[in-house]
Amino acid sequence: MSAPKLLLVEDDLALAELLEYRFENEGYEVRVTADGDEALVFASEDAPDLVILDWMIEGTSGIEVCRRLRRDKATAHVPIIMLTAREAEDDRVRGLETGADDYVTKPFSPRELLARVSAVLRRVRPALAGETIEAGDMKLDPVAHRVERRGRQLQIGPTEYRLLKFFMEHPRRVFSRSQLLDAVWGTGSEIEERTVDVHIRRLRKAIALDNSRDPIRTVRSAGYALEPV
Amino acid sequence: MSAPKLLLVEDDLALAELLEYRFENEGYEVRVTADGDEALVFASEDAPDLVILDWMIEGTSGIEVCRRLRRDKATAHVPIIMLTAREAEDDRVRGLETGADDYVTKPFSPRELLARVSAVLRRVRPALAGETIEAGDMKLDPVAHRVERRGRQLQIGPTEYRLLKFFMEHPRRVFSRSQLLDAVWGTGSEIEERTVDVHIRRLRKAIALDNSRDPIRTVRSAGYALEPV
DNA sequence: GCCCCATATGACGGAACTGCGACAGTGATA
DNA sequence: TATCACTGTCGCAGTTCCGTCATATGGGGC
Repeated sequence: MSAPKLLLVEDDLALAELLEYRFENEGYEVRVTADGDEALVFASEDAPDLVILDWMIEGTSGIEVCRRLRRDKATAHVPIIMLTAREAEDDRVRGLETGADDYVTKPFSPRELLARVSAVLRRVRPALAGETIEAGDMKLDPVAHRVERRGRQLQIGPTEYRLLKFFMEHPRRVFSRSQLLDAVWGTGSEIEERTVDVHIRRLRKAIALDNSRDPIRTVRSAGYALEPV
Repeated sequence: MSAPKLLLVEDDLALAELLEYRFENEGYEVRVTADGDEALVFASEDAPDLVILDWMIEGTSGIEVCRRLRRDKATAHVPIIMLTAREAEDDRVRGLETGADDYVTKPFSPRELLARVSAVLRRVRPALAGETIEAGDMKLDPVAHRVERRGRQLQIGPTEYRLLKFFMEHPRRVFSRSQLLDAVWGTGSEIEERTVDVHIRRLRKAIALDNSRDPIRTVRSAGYALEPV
């Protein structure tokens, strides 16, 4: 369900297979292609959580794939790890310049790549690394898609779940309604800002227990924030 | 809202677009232009919090833009980061001489530039980098939208919050009523100057504690200033 | 001490904002 | 088909907040 989705762009078939096997073993969902254009199609079809991109591929070059991923709003924020040959210092510079988040030089051990992937995911979105997030007396398990408070399991709808997850990933921080719309509903959603209020109310109701303080703070004229108890 | 506003002056369109995405992703508000004269217009229209300035642009040169920004009182204090070619050591020297705050040599990674921007903002206006600002016995957390004094939480309304934040960013300095109107209410607000007095009173009341000195100083026929205890 | 002028204070009507209940539309399920 | 859970929107009510005014207070020059 919430296994992190990787897109692997690699034209060395043996290496690609090896990595696919290793990553799937670690609980990732992997999609592989050797072709740059196909990579872009895959990425726009079903946005991956992270892209592993070989710099030297046939068709559209790595650098071009990287640039186009960044240009498309839907994939602009997807982290990219690039694979480069050791000598190609120049590529590395251009890679980072184009917006790659990290790079690994060939030859590398699959373990090293696994570690990098895990590190980048943890930095970008902790929940994707498969870790449960805790905030005060609440615990959210992104893998099982479950939320509990004080050991009690909460019944919670899809939107409220995403909303709560986002709040728990950034506790204490105040978000405006439009920021929440971008983060939870997706950028460019054309939804009334007041609708956020309604879901906040639904979320409050869903996480309420007997004699428990409401952990969601309303900041007048600014937005909402989660205050862990 | 409180997203730092950047003005990016860059005539390499691909690079400009890339940076725009990255910075917007990080929560900045970005305005882009390739033209030096237009940059000056933008800057005077809506003062940015920081300017990223390519040294080699068409029209009015980077150095000239920098100099004029410094000359105009409204933008004299805005920090400037310049982008230079690696070889152009000469430019770097002249840039710093002209008043740039930092420079980044091409080629660079977006991450590096992000780090520089964040560092400069932290130095110049900590609240913009999301850091808590302290003044005397008061502490303001712009991310959580909270103010405390001597460890005690203060209850404070939206306008008083903005007013206090502005004062805490510029302690000990005296501001006239019209300066405060520009800074806190926004330029072009058509509000009676006397109204400032009222909000000053409300702010004083909001931050008052038992047996604590009033940290806001009234400067007769000049304005108000915050005197940290 | 007295007067003038800038500031402080209290009050008030209206605007802005949030919480709440309700409702229709949608898609999934049985 | 009927049911159910979920979503987005609306209008209303309660509350807070805002800008303005009239009036009181106080400091400084004479």
